[in-house]
Amino acid sequence: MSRASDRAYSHIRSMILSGELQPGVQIREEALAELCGVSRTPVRDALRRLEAELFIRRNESQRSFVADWSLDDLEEAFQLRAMLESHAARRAAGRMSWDQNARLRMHNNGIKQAISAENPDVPKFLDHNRQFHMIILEAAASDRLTGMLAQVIEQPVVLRTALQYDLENLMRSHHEHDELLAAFDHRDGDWAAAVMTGHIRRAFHAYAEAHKKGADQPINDVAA
Amino acid sequence: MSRASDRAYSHIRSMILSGELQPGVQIREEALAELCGVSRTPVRDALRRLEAELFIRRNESQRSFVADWSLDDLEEAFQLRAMLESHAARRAAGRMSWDQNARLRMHNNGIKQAISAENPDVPKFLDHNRQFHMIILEAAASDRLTGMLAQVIEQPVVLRTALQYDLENLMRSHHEHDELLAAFDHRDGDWAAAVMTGHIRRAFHAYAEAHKKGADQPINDVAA
DNA sequence: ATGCAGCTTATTGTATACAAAGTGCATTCG
DNA sequence: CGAATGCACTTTGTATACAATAAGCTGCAT
Repeated sequence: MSRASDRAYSHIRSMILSGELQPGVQIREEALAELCGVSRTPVRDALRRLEAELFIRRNESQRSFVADWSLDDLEEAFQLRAMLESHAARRAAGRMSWDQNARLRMHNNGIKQAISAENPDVPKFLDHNRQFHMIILEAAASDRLTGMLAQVIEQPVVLRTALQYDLENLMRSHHEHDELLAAFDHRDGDWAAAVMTGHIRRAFHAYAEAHKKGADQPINDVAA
Repeated sequence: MSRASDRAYSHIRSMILSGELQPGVQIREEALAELCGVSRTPVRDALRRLEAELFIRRNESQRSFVADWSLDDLEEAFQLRAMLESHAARRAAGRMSWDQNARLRMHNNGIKQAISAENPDVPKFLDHNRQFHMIILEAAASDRLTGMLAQVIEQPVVLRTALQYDLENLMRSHHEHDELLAAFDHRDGDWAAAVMTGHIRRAFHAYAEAHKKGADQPINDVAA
């Protein structure tokens, strides 16, 4: 991550996630270059990546804007994610190694700890949660699937979703992970896929609720 | 579209499809730049796009190679395509406009003509086939879905698949399109999705058969 | 007022030179 | 003889200048 284009990438990405760059505003390569302390070349590189990940949109004449997500867009993204990630779970069920299984358990324990404290440690939850899903993807052993899911998951709104969770949702999430583990233990792909679909759908509704209440405030510490 | 980087993109892409650039070989930016008659800058741009579309792979130290697809990779791609495209068909069934329906029929007629002649006009088949699937995607009205499918469809091996079809397969394809049209007429998403799944799976097996027979020769006129 | 022509400015695209990083070979030392 | 190390060379990354193109504006004509 020492390359200039990588620095530009994560810098711009975090500015979008933190709300420093608000949805809809135009972004100019040169301005970003100055902000990131690099030249336009690596910034252009970063913008291409961010565009592919739908953080940024470009109009007909190639000007870039911070992506603005409607609730419909969001549901669509979750729908795709549910489809792809349940497919991943099905594949993973038949391929999971003992080591991967153990790591899944470890991260789910981490989640448990993060939400057991009197006040939940959300960043910790997020990290373990991310790892958990990553391992399933790893077990699914499909580069294309991984790449596509990255596209759906690495999106401004999706990344913020967990922050909207109340404690009950966090716990349900934890228990759904337990059920996934059970499905994996039985190498039951259908079961795993079904649980995963529900898992993602619930996440969507949790976010949608919060979204309706106007709780979609930029939150700074998500940025990584 | 910007001239140089697009020219580079389609030039390199067609070189890969035609077999001029063989799977596994390393490709250097400067060499491509000379071949395309542009500088390295637009070539780098094109390479990024081709990498996202899995025409090209990069190793740990950022060197680029023409992607080499195993039969497993291929099946995986078709599996994803079946999943995504049947999802698209389901959505399309509920949203298709009269105009889109008419255009679907037109292209399927075009396909019929292309394969009715004594010797089938494969490029014509391919073109109408492509349009047919595009219209379904258009009716599905999901930018993300469209983008993802592009990734799975715009791949070296997938693009060559139809060329492996014998006449019987071409005709079956045509009739499956008919069935899709019937499903759309009844606005029956489940039916459309089911037909589409079968349509893609058959395409996969048609290719896999040919592939096993070692018929995977580069074919020049696919390019562009 | 309104719409359009032509100019001006803002922004992105491309070329090129140079910097950094990786690779492979050859040489040397154990 | 084998492994490690340094050097030359290959390839990619970055900066910068300039070109092309789109957007916006001004002023004129209707």
